[in-house]
Amino acid sequence: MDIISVYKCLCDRQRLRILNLLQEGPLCVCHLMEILGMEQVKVSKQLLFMKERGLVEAARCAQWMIYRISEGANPLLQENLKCLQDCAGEELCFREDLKKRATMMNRLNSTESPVANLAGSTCCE
Amino acid sequence: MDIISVYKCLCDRQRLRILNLLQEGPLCVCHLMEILGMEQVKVSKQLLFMKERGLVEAARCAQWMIYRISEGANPLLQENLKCLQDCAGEELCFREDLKKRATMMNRLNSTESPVANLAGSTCCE
DNA sequence: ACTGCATATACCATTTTCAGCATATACCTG
DNA sequence: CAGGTATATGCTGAAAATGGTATATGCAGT
Repeated sequence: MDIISVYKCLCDRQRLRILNLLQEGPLCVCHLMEILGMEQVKVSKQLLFMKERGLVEAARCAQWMIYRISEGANPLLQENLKCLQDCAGEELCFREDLKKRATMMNRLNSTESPVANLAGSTCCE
Repeated sequence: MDIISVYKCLCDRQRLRILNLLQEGPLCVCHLMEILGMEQVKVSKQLLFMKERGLVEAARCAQWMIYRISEGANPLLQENLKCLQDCAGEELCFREDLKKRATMMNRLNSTESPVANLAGSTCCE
């Protein structure tokens, strides 16, 4: 995973939002869709783009595909994601996405949905 | 200058090499050409790309155009350039470019070429 | 005004990326 | 195996980026 590939992934708002969310922990495609308000095709394609370049990795869990930041991801990626909240400036979506994520997690945990386990990644490990 | 624009500039090797050099101080197009071994058109086009996005700014000095990292550049840019040497991994060109720059500067200073002043940006300010 | 140097721009072809739509695959449940 | 859910892939067209070549512009010296 070379630097250029990392930056190529970071230079699109959709991908940046996805990475921002995954940095907090693994998520399945449908949860990403819900939080981001994006269509399934778009999410899947962007994830593929990043998987091909080694930034994220996927694990199937029943019908779901759980995506996460790759184990051996270039530290450059982590560094950039870390300061995303501060560097985003006028772009509020990154902050809001994390809020939505938190809200969704609470909801899943309280309803004891089986998907909650996926989101918490206690599954398929 | 939004984050996406910064990353769009960082995601190309040629641009990254140019920024890496400019981070050490302003340079004119012909010096960039010499250090990078790139054709004039390519250098000019990449500089234009970055100027349009606010990462670099230019000042004419006689026949030369002196480029530098923009005053109000997003701190994100500086941060990424700072760790470029470490993060580049196998990509040795970034280190080597800086060496070439240093060598060129010495040469210019010793020959008392008028261009040395440009490189040191004591001109057109 | 003419020449040469430094740099920018225009034009064209190629490639990459991106969006939209349709369809396929994998898994689960009954 | 039939039907539903979750996700991936294929196809097409538009937009953006990239490379190559030629030409234009601005400045300095004669």
